[in-house]
Amino acid sequence: MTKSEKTKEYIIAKAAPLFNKKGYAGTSMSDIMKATGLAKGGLYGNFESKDEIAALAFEYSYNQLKEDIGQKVQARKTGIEKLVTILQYYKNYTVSPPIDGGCPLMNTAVDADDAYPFLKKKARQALQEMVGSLQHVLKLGIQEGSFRSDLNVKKEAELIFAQIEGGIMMAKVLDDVTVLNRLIDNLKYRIETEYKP
Amino acid sequence: MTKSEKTKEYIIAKAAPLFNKKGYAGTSMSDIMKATGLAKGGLYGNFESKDEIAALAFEYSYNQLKEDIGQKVQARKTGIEKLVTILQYYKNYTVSPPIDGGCPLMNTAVDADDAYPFLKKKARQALQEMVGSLQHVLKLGIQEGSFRSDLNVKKEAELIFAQIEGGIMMAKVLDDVTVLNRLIDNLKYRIETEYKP
DNA sequence: TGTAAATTAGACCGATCGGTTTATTTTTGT
DNA sequence: ACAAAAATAAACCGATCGGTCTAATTTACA
Repeated sequence: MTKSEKTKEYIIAKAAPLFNKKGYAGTSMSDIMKATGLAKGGLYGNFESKDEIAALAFEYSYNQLKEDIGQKVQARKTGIEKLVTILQYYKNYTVSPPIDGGCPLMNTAVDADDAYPFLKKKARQALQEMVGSLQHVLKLGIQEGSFRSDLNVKKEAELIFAQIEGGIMMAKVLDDVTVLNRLIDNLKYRIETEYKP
Repeated sequence: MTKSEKTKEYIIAKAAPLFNKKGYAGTSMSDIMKATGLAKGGLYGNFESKDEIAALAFEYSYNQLKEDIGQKVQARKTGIEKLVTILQYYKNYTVSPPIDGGCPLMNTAVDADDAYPFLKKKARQALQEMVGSLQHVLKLGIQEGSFRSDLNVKKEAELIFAQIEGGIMMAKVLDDVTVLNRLIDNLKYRIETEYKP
């Protein structure tokens, strides 16, 4: 790994929580200079624009989240265990998120939606992937006989994701993670009851 | 209504969708000048700062939403009808929201959370009021015998709100309102089945 | 209708924005 | 160790930021 590759990684790692907390417009290049300790040349020598840094920062944040969850999920074998693990992951999420500032998916979706198409596209891809993973786990659960076979997989995956993201938003603005935890417990309960064949 | 009062209202009405679409940092005073046709003096003669305009713009957007829903809800008599009316209101929300840019509550919650405490406080109050209204309607439904009396009112209100907001976010970033509509139909179904005594 | 008060336009302010350039330093491969 | 290449600091750019100020205009009330 060459020097510049390491520096690139370092810059993105420092920039990611900034964008996640303050959004695209709210994060300035001098904010990134301060956070990295680099001068302007150090940033523009490694990246060609603020847009590029923002896009890579989002990917970095999303990958952190994905790897965090993926690691825990892969350790479980059954679909139902994997699903509960995903839900469990979001317990107390707002207290200690992988990247400061909450869920990069929701933050970027809201921040970029009406103003930065290149970021919106990235958020959309990430969201589709997340919901897709949920669908996959649900299908696994059906195959192994943990879940009803007539479960509307797509609908349930969307429902779980919406509830988690809505819960994160509420927990953050209320400064009260119990709201989110209650929602997650409710989802777990539904899985243990209504999903069962 | 004096001239300046009308002008103030006019400025806020024009500024509200800007802040709702582009956020606090993404909306500049010259954006507001452009949208209102007023020069700088016209803005600063009526308001003392960008912060004040942003705060009033949020209140304006939230009140629009509240009055929109309130009007429809008041026309219904029973708790269950009122609740279904609220859900129905959010059908196709992202296609034609009362204020351009989606739900001002979520937008402000996400935009302001880590950066603008004065806006976060406003978003929090609004969110508490919205969930409170849902709780009130649920209690009404219990009193009239439409809903089970052992319904956890607070939890259900939070769940409904989280699901709607999560759905709005997903629908916006996917440019596909059917996601939101499916979530709302699911909530309606739950009300018609699991809420019943 | 006259006039005092309220409102507005627009020049202006220093600071900061994203981005460029150049000269210097650091890294790299031999 | 050395030369070529890569990476960085820092001055600099025009544009724009939020906000102020003054002079001119418009409004409101007597």
